[in-house]
Amino acid sequence: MPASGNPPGRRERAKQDKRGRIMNAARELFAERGVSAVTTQQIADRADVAIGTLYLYASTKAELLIMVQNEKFAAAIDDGLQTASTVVGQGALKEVIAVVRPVVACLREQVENGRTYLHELVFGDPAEPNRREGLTIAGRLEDGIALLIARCASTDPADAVTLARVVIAVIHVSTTATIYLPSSDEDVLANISAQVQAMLAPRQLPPSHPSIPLNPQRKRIP
Amino acid sequence: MPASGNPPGRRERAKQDKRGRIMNAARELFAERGVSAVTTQQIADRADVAIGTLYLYASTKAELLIMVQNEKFAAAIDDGLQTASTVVGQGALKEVIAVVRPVVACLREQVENGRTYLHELVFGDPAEPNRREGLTIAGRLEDGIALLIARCASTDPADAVTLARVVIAVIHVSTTATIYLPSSDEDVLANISAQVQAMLAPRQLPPSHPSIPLNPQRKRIP
DNA sequence: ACTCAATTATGAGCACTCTCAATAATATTG
DNA sequence: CAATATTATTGAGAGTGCTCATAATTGAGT
Repeated sequence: MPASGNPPGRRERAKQDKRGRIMNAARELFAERGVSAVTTQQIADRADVAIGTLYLYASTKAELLIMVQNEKFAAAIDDGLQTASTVVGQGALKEVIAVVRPVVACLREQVENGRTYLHELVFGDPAEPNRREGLTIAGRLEDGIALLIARCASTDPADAVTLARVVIAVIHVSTTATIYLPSSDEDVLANISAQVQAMLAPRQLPPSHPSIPLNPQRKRIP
Repeated sequence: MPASGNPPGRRERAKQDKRGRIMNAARELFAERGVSAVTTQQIADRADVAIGTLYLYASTKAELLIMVQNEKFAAAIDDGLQTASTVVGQGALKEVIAVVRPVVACLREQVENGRTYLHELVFGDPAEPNRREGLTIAGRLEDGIALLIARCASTDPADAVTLARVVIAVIHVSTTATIYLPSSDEDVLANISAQVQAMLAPRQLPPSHPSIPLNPQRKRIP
């Protein structure tokens, strides 16, 4: 006969335990070898459950990765937002980079996991609970950046929100594209920085009469 | 005995024929059902080659998709750049959208193929020849946009190049993210337009003394 | 015509992710 | 404490993408 009346019964406790073992196994193996070098069977083995059971707790291998990365991602963002509040008054660019630095570090710590995570987040079904949470976390970052931009750059507040979305897109591509794989974190940050700087740069109204002609044709691949 | 001495011998002709059959089979099946609903075996069957032969001509299913999509993508970009040259003098935003419209249409014609293509392009190995070509094509778009921006918006020419890169990132995310799947092409274009507008908006130098406090914390997922 | 090395094609088979009918464990009821 | 109903676990197996030892084809040299 179970002890307590309301709180977790034996069954529920066993389930939470299994969930924990699975998460731990996934976290460890992904960190050790990278998502693509780990099989779901290996995760099941380390968690000491059957493969079928694994898929009862996560409907997909990608979902396992998302669960694991969501934690780190959220921590990195909170870290960045904290740090940013310590560098107020140094211009929007500096502040944005302060937020973004830990995020880039997190996403590139185990590069394959980070980029696969981001991909799955935007590419997969946003209705799925873990992806939903991941997107919410990313939303926190976007909102934080919007605030920074609204405060420091002289923009329409509505534009600040839109610009934040642009910054997110830049981060996404800069941390995801294979071309930047060999770069250091600082190089990636510099790349992002250059793009943010360009989009926040002071600009007057454009002239009415452009004169330089456009040449759309380029020779084919060399 | 073969007829001509130098130009394609029987062997080379047979190879080109096979290559053509494989490309056609892939193009048709991908267009009909979308890349994920087509098996490599089905492509091999329609091309009337063995599965092993298929993998002699394309080292990966993704590579097949890239070959097929590169053609459409290049056409869409050339179309856009052409059209853009007919709307000169209406401001950078209008021109950029003119370039981007056919690109978005192309990428969303068969949505799954378009987004998978873009993903494979940036995520896969850039050294692989077909991806290289795809990236070169994308580079043409980026360069074209840079020119437009340099001509119409009052920016440092160096900034124009950087801003073009940002625009590419925006296009990438806007055509790739699942959230925008249900949107119409025009909605996606409007979304892109808003972001480009915000980043090209006139802006003065920021004030030195910001006053609004930053609140990084947000409540967890509702 | 015949030989033979080099090139190209083949498909059985491997590794992997994910499913689902069968089974076991737990809760509920008489 | 059965007997029954509910819920959780299991692992053989289906379906894929891709590989690689083997076989067929080709063309240059005699």
